[in-house]
Amino acid sequence: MSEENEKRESRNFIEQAIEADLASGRFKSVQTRFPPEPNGYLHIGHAKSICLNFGLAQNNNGTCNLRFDDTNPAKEEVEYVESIMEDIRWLGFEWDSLHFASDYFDQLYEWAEKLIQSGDAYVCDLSSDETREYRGTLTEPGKNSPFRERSVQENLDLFRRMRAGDFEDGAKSLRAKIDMASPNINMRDPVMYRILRATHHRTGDKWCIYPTYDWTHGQSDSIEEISFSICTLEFENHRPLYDWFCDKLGIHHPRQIEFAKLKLSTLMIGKRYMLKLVKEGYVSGWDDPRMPTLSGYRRRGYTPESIRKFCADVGVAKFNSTIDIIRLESTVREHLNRVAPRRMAVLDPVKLTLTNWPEGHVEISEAVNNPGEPTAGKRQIPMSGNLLIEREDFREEAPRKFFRLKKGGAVRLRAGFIIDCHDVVKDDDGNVIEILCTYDPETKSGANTSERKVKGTIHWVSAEHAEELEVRLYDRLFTCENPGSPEEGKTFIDYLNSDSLRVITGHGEPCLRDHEAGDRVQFERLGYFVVDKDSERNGKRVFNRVVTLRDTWGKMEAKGKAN
RNA sequence: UACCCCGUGGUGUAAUGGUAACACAGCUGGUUUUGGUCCAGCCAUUCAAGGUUCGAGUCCUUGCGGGGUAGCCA
Repeated sequence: MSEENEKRESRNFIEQAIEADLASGRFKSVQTRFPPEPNGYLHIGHAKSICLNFGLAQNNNGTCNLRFDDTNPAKEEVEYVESIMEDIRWLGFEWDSLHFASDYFDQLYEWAEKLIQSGDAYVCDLSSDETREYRGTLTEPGKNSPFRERSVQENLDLFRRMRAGDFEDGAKSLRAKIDMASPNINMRDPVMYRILRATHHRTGDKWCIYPTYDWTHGQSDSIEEISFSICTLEFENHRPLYDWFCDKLGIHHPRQIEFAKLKLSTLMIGKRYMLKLVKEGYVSGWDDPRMPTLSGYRRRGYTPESIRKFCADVGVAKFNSTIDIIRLESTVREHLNRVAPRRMAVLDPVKLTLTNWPEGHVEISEAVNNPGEPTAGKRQIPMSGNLLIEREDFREEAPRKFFRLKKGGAVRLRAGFIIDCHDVVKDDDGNVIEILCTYDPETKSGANTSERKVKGTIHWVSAEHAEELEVRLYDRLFTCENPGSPEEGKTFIDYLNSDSLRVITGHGEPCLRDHEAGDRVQFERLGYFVVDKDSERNGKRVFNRVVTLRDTWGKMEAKGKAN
């Protein structure tokens, strides 16, 4: 009983509408669909729609179809169909049935003739420019097409000839006869069919007329017996037309409900923008780890769980909001913190020598894979007297709150010993090239033979055991919050972050060798990383940085609070 | 200057006429062999004005602000 109550708490407006329609008997069950046009790769915005549609079906014991809205052959390709299916599955969803709007072309054609018969549609000879002029403006009514009063017989004949290929592209169109004075422009005799000689990725050259979105979408929903047709806000003004077609045809009438699409700070999601980035080589492809595509996030190392969690967290509403990208990043961190095994890797190395280490001795340390997750087990790490540590973990002169290694100071080596720094070696330019320390044998990690405590712990790697890694440090693609609203005279390209990818050679603990493409780990104190599919191409394991760890120290320093 | 939609902390979402909740961010402090994690605390009277009501973030009116719509794109 308490569980049921918990499930009740807080539903979004769509869930409320569904509940009401189920209760009133308007619909008996919940059937939804995810209807992408196969003209590009899926992005994070689609993830919201996918989670919504599939989620609604799951939570109500309903079904959710995948339907490709492939009514414009000029823009669509099979490559996209395949990637879309792959991405949906990766996100963790499986459709109940797969459809293509193009499967309904025959039915749609039949229904079009029906509307012609009933006097609700006519063939119009106006060009697209003329059609626009006749349509009127936002504030002025349109005027009737001179072809509006053609007889049913003539319309039927003309429409059949349109289909047969008797006319040039764009020479004629089929229009619904509604109201040229309607305050809703979508109702001013919208086009249902255009003549377009283009090879369709599924129907080939069978058709030279193609139905428009408005004449296709609702009817496709109807054929599939969709109950709730969820779409984004810009289709709000199309709903009266959606309803009009269903009513005129007298067919199953789904309910269209609109929600605000996802907008994230610092991101450009929008096919034409992403296409430009890909086509002009600003990124390596649709799956570049900096891209907001699902394939990009997959390669970046984001988990499907965290993307789903994120979509659930941001909620569904009709308000056009912008979500701070930090929320997506922190959702990924939260998940990876729980599941990613810890490893040590040094990305910007400096030599550290233990001057009292027994010559040639190798000590095996045990380290836990995840301190928050005891079941994650342990691993072994070889240690020697020749180490590599992070350059930024050492300073000759350091502010008071610098808890790392300084000359004359001590620090703990993670899963190793406490060391004391007594000297440094510099090159001719005064750069530190080697740090000389002694280790305290009584302080081995876990051995507890000493009461000694130090403030700081740093990561390290044994120089002679280290695995060389190619590490790709990814950062935001754009430097501003909203690259979609550039200043005067600029475009979003001007906001590209020149430092969004840095490739370096890192040195990792030996077991990093055993990880396979797709494996995610935490490099302690640095961030989460995923093994890229490029690994082994040049003999090195390639690690992509998924996201950094929270960096409180970095913030303190930036704010001048280190002293 | 048409029609439609929307206005709750820094950012989002919730509160279904009964006295603003949750998350993220931020700030304090504590724990910690990751400056991670974790824990504790702090951080809004709901765009404005009227109205209905015992009672309004929720309902009504007006105003203001934001978004969408004039493809033979979806």
